[in-house]
Amino acid sequence: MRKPREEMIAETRAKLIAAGRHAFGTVGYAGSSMDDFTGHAGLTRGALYHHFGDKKGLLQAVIREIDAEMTVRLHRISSAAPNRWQGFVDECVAYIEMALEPEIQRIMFRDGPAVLGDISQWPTNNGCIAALSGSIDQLKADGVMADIDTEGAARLINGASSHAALWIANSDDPEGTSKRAVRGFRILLEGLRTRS
Amino acid sequence: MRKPREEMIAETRAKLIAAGRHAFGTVGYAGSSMDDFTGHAGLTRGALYHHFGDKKGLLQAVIREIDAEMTVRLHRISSAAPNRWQGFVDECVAYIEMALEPEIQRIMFRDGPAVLGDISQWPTNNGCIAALSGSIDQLKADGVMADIDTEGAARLINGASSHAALWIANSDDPEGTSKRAVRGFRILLEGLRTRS
DNA sequence: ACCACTTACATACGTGGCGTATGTCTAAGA
DNA sequence: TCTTAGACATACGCCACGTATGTAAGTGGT
Repeated sequence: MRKPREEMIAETRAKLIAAGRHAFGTVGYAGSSMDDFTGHAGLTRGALYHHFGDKKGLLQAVIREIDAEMTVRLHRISSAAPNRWQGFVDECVAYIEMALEPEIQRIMFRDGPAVLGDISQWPTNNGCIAALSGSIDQLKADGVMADIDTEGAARLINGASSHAALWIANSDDPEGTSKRAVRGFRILLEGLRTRS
Repeated sequence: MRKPREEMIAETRAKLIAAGRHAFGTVGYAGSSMDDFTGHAGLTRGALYHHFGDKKGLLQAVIREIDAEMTVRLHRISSAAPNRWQGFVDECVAYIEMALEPEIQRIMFRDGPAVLGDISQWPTNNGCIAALSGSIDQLKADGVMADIDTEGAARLINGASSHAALWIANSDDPEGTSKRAVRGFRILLEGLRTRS
């Protein structure tokens, strides 16, 4: 047992993040009682305040974790495609699909921005925007994409994707709406391709 | 004095909506104390609960009011343009600019969706989406816009616009960022035009 | 190996804000 | 004029957050 101490601490943090993530993702940030979900994790609010300062601090940590996961997933998908443009389109569609997951939708697109402000402006920049920007830069270098401001394009696409996801998720017919959204989205992206 | 009664009631409602709108727009929904802003309007929470049921109900009323105003503004702008396509582009840019106003941004794009869910899915449909859809339909009929799902396009554009606005608003250099965003946005829209 | 000090939590308390139940007063109808 | 319903105020309870305080365990210096 060289360092059981730090392990315990890390475990406590992880438990709090997991409990908060679950609570925020299901009943929402405002609907989550700190006593409840810390107790459910076998701890108290004391631990939470010690590690994260306040409720917002925990939300921030949860968001960081989810963002990191999303970035990895996006990167995997884009790099698995046969060519760059295809990878880019796949990445965008995957982003929409991720935004359909209730936990991501709630925490990353609803409560997160409402409580903490625009997340993508954080010092530790939003990984998803960065991933998108990287793809766009490569496409521009390849001459496949029109000359457009990289970060701007990334943000516009990001916005279109997340709203598309909200539209789908709240629709009466999610599957049908999903097809409509993705089809329109492909047309939108196609418009950014250099004309042959 | 034919109907002083109904006038008083309408006035009370208006006062509550105005007070709530101001509070929500400045300190946010969660940061607004009902006792505070009703008191500031010369009333109490009793009036609020009577007219709007709860805090959410007032937010809903506030959002309806703002949405109506935005719809009028958008319609004015699009109909003032020399041609349809121009009107459409103007409308979209105006939408971004409106989304830059702190009150609209906070209430319509942050707290509103967080507290009430996706507003645009409400029975009384979001006026801005409807306005955009109308413009797109006309452009398609004119053969100026590519064949794309109308509502889908409206929502994608809506999402891109609002995120662009957030990007600008939280930027260090709002003016420069605004130019970047609008330029990129024009390119995006141009991609939806039928190829000549 | 002992002691001072810090760290990692738990417990206890105060405060503020929401919702509801209840009260009161005024206007409208019979 | 009397009754009734609507418009609003007042009062109360509860829950949740944040903070202040307590405690036990670990760590570094001598």
